[in-house]
Amino acid sequence: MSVPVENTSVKPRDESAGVSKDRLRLWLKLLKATRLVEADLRERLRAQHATTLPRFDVMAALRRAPDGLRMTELSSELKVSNGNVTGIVDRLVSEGVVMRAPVENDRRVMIVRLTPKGCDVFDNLANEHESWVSGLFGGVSADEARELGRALDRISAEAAAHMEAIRSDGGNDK
Amino acid sequence: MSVPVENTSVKPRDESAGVSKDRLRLWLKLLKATRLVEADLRERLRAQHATTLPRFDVMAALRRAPDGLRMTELSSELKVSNGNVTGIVDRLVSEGVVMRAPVENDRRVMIVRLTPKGCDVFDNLANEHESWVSGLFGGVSADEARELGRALDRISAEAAAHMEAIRSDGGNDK
DNA sequence: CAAATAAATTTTAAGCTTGAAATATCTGTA
DNA sequence: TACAGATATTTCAAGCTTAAAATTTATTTG
Repeated sequence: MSVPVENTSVKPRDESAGVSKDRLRLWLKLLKATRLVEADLRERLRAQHATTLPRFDVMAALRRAPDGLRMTELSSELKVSNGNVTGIVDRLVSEGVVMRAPVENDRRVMIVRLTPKGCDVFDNLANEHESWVSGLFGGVSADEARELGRALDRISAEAAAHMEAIRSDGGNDK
Repeated sequence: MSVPVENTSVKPRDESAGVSKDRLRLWLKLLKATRLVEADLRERLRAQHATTLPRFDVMAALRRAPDGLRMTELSSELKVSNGNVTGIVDRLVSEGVVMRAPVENDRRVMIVRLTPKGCDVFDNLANEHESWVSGLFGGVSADEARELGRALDRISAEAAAHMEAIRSDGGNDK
């Protein structure tokens, strides 16, 4: 099952092989740039604000939701697992920036929202974060950014489609 | 210390504020695309080959080094911490795809290299990996790829320079 | 030579992440 | 009503990641 290697002449060789290497190189550049930027942002959050990127992401999602979000909404918004969000929210609650509240009529669900202190903390963070990013991306012109954005959207769509195919297919996919 | 918020008229407002938001949006797209592609690759490695991206990365670095690498060379090549590599190599050794060997004249250092089995395993993996990436990046033309690559290089350079500034500066940096 | 310093690696503690199992609660239906 | 299945969340085990401390071995220097 799951089609074995089938090494023989799947690729047209002379042309297609080089293209695939070029695409691999592009992916490695994309990964490198993203990791460097992420590492830089993470380091500034850590050293200057004693927080982390995952916590920032959770707070950002909650900031956009004045009425709070259910745990499940939060994890699907952030595209991470349920259990993951449980842990991060636990820590944010113990820091006093987030609160959990039960909801009427359904004792399974928890609504999570920023505390007033959490809003203040986040707004400060978000300002700094925006200016850090702006600094790091200063070398990219507006035109380039537009084109870059379009290419990235296409890549995201492709990856999302493939993962969706796997999900609904149980993995019997190319 | 570390200059307080200084909200008043640091940004020229009408022009610069929008630019900074645009750059933030570009960063979010970059992050989204990278995470989706990474998640897809990770899932295929997991489901089809019972391995992980970090292990693949370590094996890839070792494949390029026929004479093996020291632990420190490996961690600086991959830009991750020493302790991190220790753990991943431990697991690869227990899988039989990597071996550690002491070196003459300096009993502190360990040389790590792929076993023959490790080379076979990796070469298979690398072929598949390349074709997965090629599929995901199929929607990007060669021209686009070149331009994208240039922009990504600039972003990487900026982030690397900033991190280097922090490193040598102890953090007293913009 | 001995003591201090430096270098290579591992260990540790804490947090992030996942997939899978466990809990608790709700809903539809026989 | 009882109960089978669906939902919401948490718990768990395993692995990745980091920064900092600990260990071991080399090198420098007084």
